Amino acid sequence: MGTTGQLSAVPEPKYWHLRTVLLRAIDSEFSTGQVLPNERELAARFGVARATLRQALDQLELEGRLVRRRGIGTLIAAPRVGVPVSRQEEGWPGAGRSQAWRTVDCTTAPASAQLAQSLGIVEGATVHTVRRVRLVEGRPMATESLHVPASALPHLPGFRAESDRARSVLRQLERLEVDGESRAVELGVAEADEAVLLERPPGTPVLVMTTQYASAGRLVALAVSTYRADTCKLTFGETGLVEVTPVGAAGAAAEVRTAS
Amino acid sequence: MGTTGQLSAVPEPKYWHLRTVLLRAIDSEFSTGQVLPNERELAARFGVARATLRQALDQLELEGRLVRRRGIGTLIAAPRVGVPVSRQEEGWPGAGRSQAWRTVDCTTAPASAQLAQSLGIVEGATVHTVRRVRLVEGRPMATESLHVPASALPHLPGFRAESDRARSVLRQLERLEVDGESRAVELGVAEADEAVLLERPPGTPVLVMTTQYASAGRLVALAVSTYRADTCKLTFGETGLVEVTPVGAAGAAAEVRTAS
DNA sequence: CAGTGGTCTAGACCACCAA
DNA sequence: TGGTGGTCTAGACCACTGT
Repeated sequence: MGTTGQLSAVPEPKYWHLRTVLLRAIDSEFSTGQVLPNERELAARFGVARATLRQALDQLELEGRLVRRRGIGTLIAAPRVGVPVSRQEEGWPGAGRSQAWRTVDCTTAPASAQLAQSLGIVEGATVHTVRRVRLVEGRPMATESLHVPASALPHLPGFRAESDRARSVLRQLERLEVDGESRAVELGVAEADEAVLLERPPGTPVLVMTTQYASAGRLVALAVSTYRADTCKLTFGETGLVEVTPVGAAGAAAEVRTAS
Repeated sequence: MGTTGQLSAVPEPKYWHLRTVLLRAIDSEFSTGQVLPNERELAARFGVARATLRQALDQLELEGRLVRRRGIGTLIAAPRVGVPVSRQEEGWPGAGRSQAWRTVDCTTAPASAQLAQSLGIVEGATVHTVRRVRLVEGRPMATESLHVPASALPHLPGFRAESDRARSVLRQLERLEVDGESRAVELGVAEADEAVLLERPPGTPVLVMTTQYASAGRLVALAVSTYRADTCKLTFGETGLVEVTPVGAAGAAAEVRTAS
């Protein structure tokens, strides 16, 4: 049934069909944390090569339905965590109640051409950069680079201990009245540094959020955050309203079971 | 340099190294629309199996840097398009100036359990569903399912021609005063229907945006939109502010060239 | 038709983890 | 040490595009 008839229908790729079968099985017969049969066995059971099976698992992992751990197995993933992203809710990078930020380091350096353009300042102007990790339930969910032109923080106290720099910058930022935010969200992958901070291998898909903060008509900060796409759902709630649950998922299917 | 010393360092996977090399080449030596050498030749040039090369290309495609067309070749992708997503800017699904929506169909049916819960209504209650495609520069960029409980539109005129239904629903919606929006963005993949509307193969990564619209304290609509992750960058701008350009990209590298 | 990317196979070896 | 997922190979065939 559907839009494609039986004749002249292009055969659906095996891996896509597999993904659908596995997805139904996951929805109906497995629950969070359970481990699937290993790849070699699943491949044999479905009569395909391991590479083909893995292609199906890759899809499901991208969708956040599976988690694969080397040496352990393939597990059913927990539903994605809704992560609030708004200054009101999570506060200035560090000020919110959730308080789930951990500062990694803080540097002060001249702006590259790229960064200067993004901040609307001249190349080479001094910029403070605070690098941080956002923790949710103790696990790293996002990294963030917060770039602040030195000119936006005229009252920054002089040099202090390395670990104090970040605190000073953030404290000064909180005193500014932010009257405008401009956001963008797109798909990216974690490069070397980010991957380490997120405790994931390089190439892990992430949601990249770029936020410009304006105060008194001037750009005072640029935040570039990368959220783990497999486990995060970015929420821009103004009001809590009603719980949102995914529209979709259905049916049932046998075929996959721990035992044979 | 970094946290891992030279000793005991795990060798970087070939495909990841390849991706880095190719990325540098793309940034420095190619421009939008140019075609790369074909996969078999690139694989030979780098001394790897075609499958390994393809793994690197998969990454770059996920990052929106490459577009692969069967029968044609692998092309350098255009920078992602910034797509404004806010009721003020793009209007009620259909009312904005950009006016880039094309209605696919409109159905009126009892709500499934899932949908009912998301809308905060009882299962089986009547819901209008408008399915549409968002066009940017003439190309389909997103699909959307707009669910509206019939109870939210008391003044909907009676049955009309099929093609008029969607228009009526949208027109009635515009008359409501929306006093709250709650958004969520996460990663997903295009299933059969969506894939067709987006003119992409199934499994294509998409940014799924779920929006709840409230009026007078009640949920009046639920929009589920899927944006092509390869070509779209979702923007939630309040004010235009300054142009945002990606922070990153660099260097140069030879090795890849059309001729040998 | 020749050339391209897309799918699939069968097998090998490696890195990691738990017992 | 045995089992798991991660990487890589060499080759085959298919589906699509242009000429």
